[in-house]
Amino acid sequence: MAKAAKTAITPTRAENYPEWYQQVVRAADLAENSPVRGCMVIKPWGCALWENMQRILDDMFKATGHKNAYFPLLIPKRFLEKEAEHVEGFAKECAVVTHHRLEEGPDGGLVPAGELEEPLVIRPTSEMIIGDAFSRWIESYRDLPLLINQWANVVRWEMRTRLFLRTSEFLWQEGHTAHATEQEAREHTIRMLNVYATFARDTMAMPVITGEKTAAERFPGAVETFCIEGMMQDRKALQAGTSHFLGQNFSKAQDIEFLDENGERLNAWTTSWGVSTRLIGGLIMTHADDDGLVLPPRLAPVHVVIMPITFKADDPEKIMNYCHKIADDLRVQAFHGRHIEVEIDDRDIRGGEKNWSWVKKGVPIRIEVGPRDMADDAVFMARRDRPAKDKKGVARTEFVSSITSTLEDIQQTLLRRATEFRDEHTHQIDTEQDFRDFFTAPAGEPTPIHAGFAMTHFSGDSDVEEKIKNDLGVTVRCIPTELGEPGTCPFTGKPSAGRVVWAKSY
RNA sequence: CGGGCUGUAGCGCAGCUUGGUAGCGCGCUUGACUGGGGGUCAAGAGGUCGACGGUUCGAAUCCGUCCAGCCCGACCA
Repeated sequence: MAKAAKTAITPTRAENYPEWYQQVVRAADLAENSPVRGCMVIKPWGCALWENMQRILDDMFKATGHKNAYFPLLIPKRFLEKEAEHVEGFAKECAVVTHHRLEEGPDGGLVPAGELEEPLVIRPTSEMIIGDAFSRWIESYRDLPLLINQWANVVRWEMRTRLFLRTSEFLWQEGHTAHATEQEAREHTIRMLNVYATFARDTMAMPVITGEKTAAERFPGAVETFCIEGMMQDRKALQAGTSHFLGQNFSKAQDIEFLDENGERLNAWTTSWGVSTRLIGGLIMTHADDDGLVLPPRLAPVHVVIMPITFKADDPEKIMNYCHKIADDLRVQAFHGRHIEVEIDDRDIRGGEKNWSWVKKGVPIRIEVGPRDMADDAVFMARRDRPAKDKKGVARTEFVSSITSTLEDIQQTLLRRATEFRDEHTHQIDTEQDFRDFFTAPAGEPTPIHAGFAMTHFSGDSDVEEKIKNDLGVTVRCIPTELGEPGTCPFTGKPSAGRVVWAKSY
């Protein structure tokens, strides 16, 4: 048996996808599990990624007229009780604070004491606490629209957790807006959905489908929920962001009222929308390979890592100076609103180990600079979108002057690959039998690599959706914004306005 | 909350059936050799064997109780 090429990550994606994912998170040093089940420690490299996402998204929110604010972590229990569907949706996964003090117990340990008169809920989302503020901030139509965003952590007591994809505590942003008219609120919901889709595609190089959720998948309390859905490399769908049109449900529950031009008292129309650290999970499962993380340049904390090869040099200092010169020439250049981030890795560890550590972290460009390169006024370059051993010598001046176009080329390559992969595994399906065959794995497949996206007509019957979910574990991921041609639902024979996306999902 | 399993060094595990107070791999420290590649060799640091109780001259090992965690189901950004 031929020996397979050694990969930096074991197992490979094909061998065991879920385990591969965990190993990439570990190898890239993104995060680790915490002492509390379901929570995670986000390590510097993972945090830097999130910071880049935050910065770019925050600019996009500001550009669409939003201001940041911060609302409290703790919410009075009675706030959550105001909106019936909302309560029902979140009650099962709320962490509740009931005491405000610890006292020494009989066995020497600490026991909670000082029971609170009213329990406090750790926010699973902030509609209720922000709605409470909105009801006080909004008096007249002149106060509208009110466009607020907050960066925060939230807690949802999850049964099954995976780093970044589903953790009990996660970081996110939640936008909350109030509008005078239904139409304006609806438009805003879609506007923010499109901001997410643009961010996913242009910054993360992650192609997504925008669409609306079916009733079964809707946010508790929303009138309509929209989402962006991406395809991961195991062909499962990942909901990467949501935008909700809340109608007047929350404004009625919380008295968010204003006086219009005619002096009439009306309820505002509200929206909310969010993306979370789950995006990092999506990034990994879209681009990472069997050698670890692969970062799109626009998000990479470091664009170029320079590894000086000084062991054999007659004059190590000369090589270091040469490296610093290259770094300086790169840093003065800009790439999508940031100067080029360069790291010179002069750690005293073995060359191979050093090189592989940057491969696993997904840095877009690695260069090695030794005596031979310096003599040629060149660098030895490797790109993370190509195999780890695919390296070549490049003249220094050419390398420096083409750096932004090289980074852009990597960015585009990643997007193109991900888009091709998704399209290759998206199929139009017209009969129920074909649909069932599509989602039934061939016997003996070592790990569940799922069929992909099935586009079928659908009449929208929720009992059909329910049955398919039970039979196949497949759900409607969304009703795409681009509906296409009307047709006939293969499950009911009824007419359908357009095709919907079915897939297994995270 | 139902069903299965596991707690021994930072991580991953062996030892338990047939009691005699701990071992392996990785990692870590130091040194040597090496040097466009995650290498080789040597020396070293690190554990009240999940907790409590019982049996015993003696318990990681046998018995009991408890605690914690993991996996599979229902729920989910």
